[in-house]
Amino acid sequence: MLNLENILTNNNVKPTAMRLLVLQFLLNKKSATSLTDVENYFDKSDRTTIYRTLKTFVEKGISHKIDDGTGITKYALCEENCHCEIDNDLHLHFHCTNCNETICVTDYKIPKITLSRGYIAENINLVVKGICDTCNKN
Amino acid sequence: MLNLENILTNNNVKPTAMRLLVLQFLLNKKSATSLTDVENYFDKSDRTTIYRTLKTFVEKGISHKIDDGTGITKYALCEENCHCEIDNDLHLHFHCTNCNETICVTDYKIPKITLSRGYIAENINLVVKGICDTCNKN
DNA sequence: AAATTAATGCACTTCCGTTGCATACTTCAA
DNA sequence: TTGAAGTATGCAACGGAAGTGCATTAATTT
Repeated sequence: MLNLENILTNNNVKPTAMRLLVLQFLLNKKSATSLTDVENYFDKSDRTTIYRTLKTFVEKGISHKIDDGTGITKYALCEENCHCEIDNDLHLHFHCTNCNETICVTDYKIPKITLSRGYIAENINLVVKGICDTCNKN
Repeated sequence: MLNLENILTNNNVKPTAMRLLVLQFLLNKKSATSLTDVENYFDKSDRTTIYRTLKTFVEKGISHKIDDGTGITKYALCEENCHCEIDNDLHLHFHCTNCNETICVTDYKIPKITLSRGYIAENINLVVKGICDTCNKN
């Protein structure tokens, strides 16, 4: 049983009320979530607390940070066996310019990139922008 | 002869003093440049003017915008035959986490990406972070 | 229960991108 | 050549987002 509390404790994060709520929210949302998204969802919430909650999640490997090129940092829960870095994970992200949602495309594997001699790649960020499934239908 | 003035007039941009200076600066810099970079370089400069200068350059196809994932918009001159979009161009960018410079890797071609049915890709942004050539030596 | 550590909430700062508006400079037509 | 229209510039200010400092509260340990 992988309940909310376990997810936190398994990653050495103490399951406080706020953290459980934020985790729940992230679980329900399929798309990547911004700090403001979370803040708006909870009426009586403090921006800083949520900010630090998300930061903790990223540091402890519960979620990862997404830079989708909108200038707003997004967060998404890691997959079961996610090996993402602290600051970025390695799958493709799709950002819909219509509904403004960003989703993780985990089944797409980023191809190996050969750089010029002397360059060391530590992290790859691949974002495709366009129109998503849902918006395309409407 | 492709002097500074020609670059501007060829792209329907009037060659004002400020624009020539900014263009010169961009030409000399090999790496991608932020608004603040330009601002700091010119002592007696107005942020807004430079901002609008860079914006004009992008709109007229003289330079392109780069989102290197640092959260700070960068600009780089387009290549001779650059077919970049207004908001992004399509080659790989390398961001060095040590010296904080971002460079265009124009010889790397972004591979075709096949998305799930219903998704339309309009733009692709590929950023590799790591240690650059120069920093690696030192 | 006291003391230490961790989490939270509030206020505030900083940074970047952006806009509004008034002034200066060009261009062009009468 | 003058005056009107358009363009560029400079100053001030706004707004959003990330991040910090500090005091308060809650949880843990001894």
